Amino acid sequence: MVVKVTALQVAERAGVSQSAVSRVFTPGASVSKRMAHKVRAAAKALGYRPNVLARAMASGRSRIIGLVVAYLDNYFYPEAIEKLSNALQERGYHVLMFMASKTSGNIDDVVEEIMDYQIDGLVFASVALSSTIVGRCQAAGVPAVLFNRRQDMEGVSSITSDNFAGGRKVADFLLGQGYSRIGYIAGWEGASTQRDREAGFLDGLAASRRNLFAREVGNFRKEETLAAARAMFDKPADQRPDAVFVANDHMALFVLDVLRAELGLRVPEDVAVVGYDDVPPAGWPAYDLTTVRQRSNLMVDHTVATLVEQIERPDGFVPREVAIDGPLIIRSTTRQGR
Amino acid sequence: MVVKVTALQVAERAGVSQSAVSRVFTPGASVSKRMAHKVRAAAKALGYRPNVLARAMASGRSRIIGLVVAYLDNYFYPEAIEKLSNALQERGYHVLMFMASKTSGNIDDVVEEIMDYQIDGLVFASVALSSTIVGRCQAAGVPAVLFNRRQDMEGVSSITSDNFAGGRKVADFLLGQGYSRIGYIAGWEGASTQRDREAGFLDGLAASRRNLFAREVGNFRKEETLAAARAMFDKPADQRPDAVFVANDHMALFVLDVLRAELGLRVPEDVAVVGYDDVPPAGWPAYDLTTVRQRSNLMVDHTVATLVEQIERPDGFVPREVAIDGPLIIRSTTRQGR
DNA sequence: ATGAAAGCGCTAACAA
DNA sequence: TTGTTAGCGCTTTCAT
Repeated sequence: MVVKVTALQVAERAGVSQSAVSRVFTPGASVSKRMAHKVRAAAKALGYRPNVLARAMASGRSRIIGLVVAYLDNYFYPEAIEKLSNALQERGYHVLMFMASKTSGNIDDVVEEIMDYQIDGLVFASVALSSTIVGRCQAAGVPAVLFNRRQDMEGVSSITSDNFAGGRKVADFLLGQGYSRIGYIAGWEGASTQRDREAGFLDGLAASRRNLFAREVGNFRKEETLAAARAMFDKPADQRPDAVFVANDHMALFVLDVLRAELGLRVPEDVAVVGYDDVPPAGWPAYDLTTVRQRSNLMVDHTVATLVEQIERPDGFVPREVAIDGPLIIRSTTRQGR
Repeated sequence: MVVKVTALQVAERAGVSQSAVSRVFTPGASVSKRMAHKVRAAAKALGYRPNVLARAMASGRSRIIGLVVAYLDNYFYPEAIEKLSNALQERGYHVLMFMASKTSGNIDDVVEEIMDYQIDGLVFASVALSSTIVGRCQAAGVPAVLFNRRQDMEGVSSITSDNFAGGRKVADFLLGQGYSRIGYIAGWEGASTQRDREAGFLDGLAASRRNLFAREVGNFRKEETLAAARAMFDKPADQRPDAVFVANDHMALFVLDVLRAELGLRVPEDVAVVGYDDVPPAGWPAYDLTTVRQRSNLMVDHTVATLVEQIERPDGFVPREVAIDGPLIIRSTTRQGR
């Protein structure tokens, strides 16, 4: 293993103090042009690069953002994570990833582990938070933002799409197309996305004095979703919905599979299907699913902006709840016109 | 922000030295039961947790693994990353993620950035390496392993599926089913996966004295793959292949879309399609794609084992190239029996 | 604008 | 087994 080059060595070679070297590599520090030149030359010659960890220790800021994530099988997330990671990198932060899914099961433990890294901020994607965790973050002074989840709590920002509005759009659309026996397949009921989408949807139905014709729960999980679809649709024509809204695309695609491949129903002739997210496969011809788009670009932008702002100007920061409107993308799993 | 609890404070409360505290939190250090008890009690009372960064500084080992990744739109990766991250977490390591895709374009820069974090090891997933990088890793004494890529170079381990054998299986199978005009759609030719799969495939054809009937390049990218499929199949029946092997599922699914939705061909009656990876959507009824499975579980296990071994016992470590056999999963995009 | 000096919170010899 | 003493490589007052 080759010797690690330290600032001190650079300083010696350049004939300056070690603090000078530090300053040269600290954006916005006060150094003369000559000094900067000398130091950079020496650094280059030696192949010097500042040690991020040492810098973190001394300065108290690690430029590491913890990302807690689950559900990578929901294809909304890979894309979002990629964008998030890129956006953060551009701002000089890096992402320490924590899978919440199969690990210990206990998110609280995961969060403790993360904090051990003296992270500057925390993004929770697809994870519900206990108030304990939020408390811990606040106590530790770690800015946190919820991505694609909302939680009624002091002190945490959240960035979501406008799930209520989205759900409402779906109801209005289905009603407008003349569907009358309308079903809903729910996700995990602990998730705000699920709750808000359903609430908006029911609100839309209620506005037209309609009730849900059928409801099942898929819990965001494949097997349960298949079962839910069977329970709802393995019935005579007049006893099953003529349209169903599924809480997200991940589940809606499975529902489509059951309807077509297993039950031999035609979509949208026998039943219309609408999802939520607009994940890439929803746009593939084999599915071509009508859905509400989540604008992951905007969601990521807001997430990063919020987080960075809170990190860099903590005083007077007011947590925000951002809900981004997304369009209904009408494709062929619903009937067009009247 | 609440005061950070340090080992020193714990030490004072427990009436012991600070090193004692350190030892209690260092697995395998020599401490008496009484000492451990006292210290843990004090630590608990104070809510003490060791600062990972400080530990890294002092010990020279960060327990951070850098993960360089691209192509998250290939759904083989999200799953693999999730497993990798989990496996590493179980061993007390954590993953610092770097998107290679849209960033600077220059992997070398990314790697430098990563190294600034004093990572203990490096996993390159879906990324080709320059010899410069490998040199840097070795110079810095950072163990590295290639995941799902191979590179003929000293000093880097690589874990892949047995792509040559897999390609060969596909050829043997297609030939055995009686297909005669056989096409291939290539991925990015810089990728070893692409090269090995094609080589194995051609080897199989050659063994039966057959040549490729047609070849196009999709470069692992959607648009190019669509174009490749059109170029190969938008032709009279006798001028197009009756079977095509596509370098990975990600592309094969797009090929299927073109064949069916755009060109109105029947699969497998008009043309058979085989992919590689067995990503989840390949198993969805709407595609039901014949493909070669990559056993991501095994690949991850080997990756972690290799990396950890090299980190923890560097002397005498011999880099290895592991190629894991994967089965051909026969589904309905190829004709069965004879 | 630059240098000197004091840590950041921990681990790792070395003594005792 | 435990305590003492140096650092790890950097940032950051505080002087100059």
